[in-house]
Amino acid sequence: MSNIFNNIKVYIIPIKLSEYELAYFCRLVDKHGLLLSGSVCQNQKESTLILTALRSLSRINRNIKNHEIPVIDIQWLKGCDKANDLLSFNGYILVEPIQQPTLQQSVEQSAEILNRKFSSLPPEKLLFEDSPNSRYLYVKYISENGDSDDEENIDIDPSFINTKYECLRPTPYAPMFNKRLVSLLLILEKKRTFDNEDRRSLSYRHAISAIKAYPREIKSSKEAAKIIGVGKKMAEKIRVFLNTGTIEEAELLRSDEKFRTLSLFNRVFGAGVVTANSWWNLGYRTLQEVLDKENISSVLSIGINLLPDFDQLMSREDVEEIIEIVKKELQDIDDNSFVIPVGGYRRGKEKNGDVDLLVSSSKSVTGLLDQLTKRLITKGFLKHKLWNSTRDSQNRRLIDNFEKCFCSFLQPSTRLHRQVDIIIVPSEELPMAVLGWTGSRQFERSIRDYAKKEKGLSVNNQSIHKLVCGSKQKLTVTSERESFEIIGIPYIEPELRNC
DNA sequence: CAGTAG
DNA sequence: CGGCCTTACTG
DNA sequence: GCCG
Repeated sequence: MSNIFNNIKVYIIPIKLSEYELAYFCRLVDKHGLLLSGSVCQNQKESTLILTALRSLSRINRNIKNHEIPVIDIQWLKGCDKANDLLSFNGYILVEPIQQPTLQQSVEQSAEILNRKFSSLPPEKLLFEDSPNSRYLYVKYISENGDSDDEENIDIDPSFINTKYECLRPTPYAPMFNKRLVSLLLILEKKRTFDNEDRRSLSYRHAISAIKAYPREIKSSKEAAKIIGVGKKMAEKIRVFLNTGTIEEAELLRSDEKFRTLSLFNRVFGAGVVTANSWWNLGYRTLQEVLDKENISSVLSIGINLLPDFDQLMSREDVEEIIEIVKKELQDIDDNSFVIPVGGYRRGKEKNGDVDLLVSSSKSVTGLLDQLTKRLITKGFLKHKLWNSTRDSQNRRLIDNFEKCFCSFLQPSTRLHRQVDIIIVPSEELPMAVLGWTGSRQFERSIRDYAKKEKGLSVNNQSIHKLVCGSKQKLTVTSERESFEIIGIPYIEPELRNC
């Protein structure tokens, strides 16, 4: 059997075809390895192509349910059979697909990202760009007066909450000020991570979080140095930045093939900095090369193959579509259960790389993850389990019903795989799970740091413990807001936890 | 244990 | 100079 | 790399 139609799914409109003709075309489809979908309506949605013998546009349109795929004259199929090759649609297209920026685009981009090579690509864009008319702010105006006050002793903004604990102050996702500086420091932070200098990287993280929350443009390095988290080295970089408009090391990294390749490798689920570095050291420069030449584990292989989809960020509507599906399927299992979206979505992010869902119930949640995932698999939503916890498999943690599953989820409207993290939480642990899974990562780290150092409390995703003479005493928490009170920090809206 | 995940 | 979040799984 |  030839396979010239690999990965194409056709839907044949049965109208105006005799039973004999229909069967004939179905045989052709079968012969060439085309994936045939059966009945009308539902299966058009899963197809990538509609074939018809109809000629009248109005009749065709009445029979199209999926307008995002092309409608092709069924004679094309005969032509392909004769040529024993996949023919172009030229001359056969009856209805052009409506270009929803999903199907066609994602197919092309999928090939692109796996073959992306950075040796000759324009420099990396910055995460936070300035509005063009504020750009002049960054280079000091020296010409007017000779006494360029590089080191002008400006007081720190009095409204800024100057602390080493990020959780004590609100931090927006996108900084209001110092956007370019923040973007450049983020590059340096990442570089330190790739060099396995995670302590230095953490220092950058503290400084970046502080500057993101700083309520005005920084005008001198002395001003910056007063921010807790900005030390000698960081202040010097900021001084250079204020004088030149950039930081050389970061600019070089923006066009550095190794740095950018590591950044790409690191985005694969399951590939951290060590794996990314080892791929580079083995001489790989594209993910396709890794797939072709490296004998990798199945998790990494899935991770690479899913990257083209995971790379397409989700709008809030995309996330909501998935939430509704999970809600609906969950209702049929246990009508006392509910879903709480957390992660970046709860923090108000417009573009999300994954969906984090807490699933809980007023009843027992034992076995809920198993039932839910099985159901989602059966319905064709859940495609791969990337990672999942194995509760009490060794009879180890019977008290803790905390189960989670990181999986790829097929979003119907876009037909893209989305990373969905499902976490089952017993209701008594819900408040701390909401706090812990909302993030950001740095917000959580600082909250735990603060609780331990300043209050003698141990905080995790399940509960708060008071440390009394070496022993631990569990505290009752009834809501997320109450957890802030117990820890003794002001309540911060989820949208302002973007440290 | 190192590596990765949140 | 010590500490830098926390916990679990995989191989 | 920075804080205490």
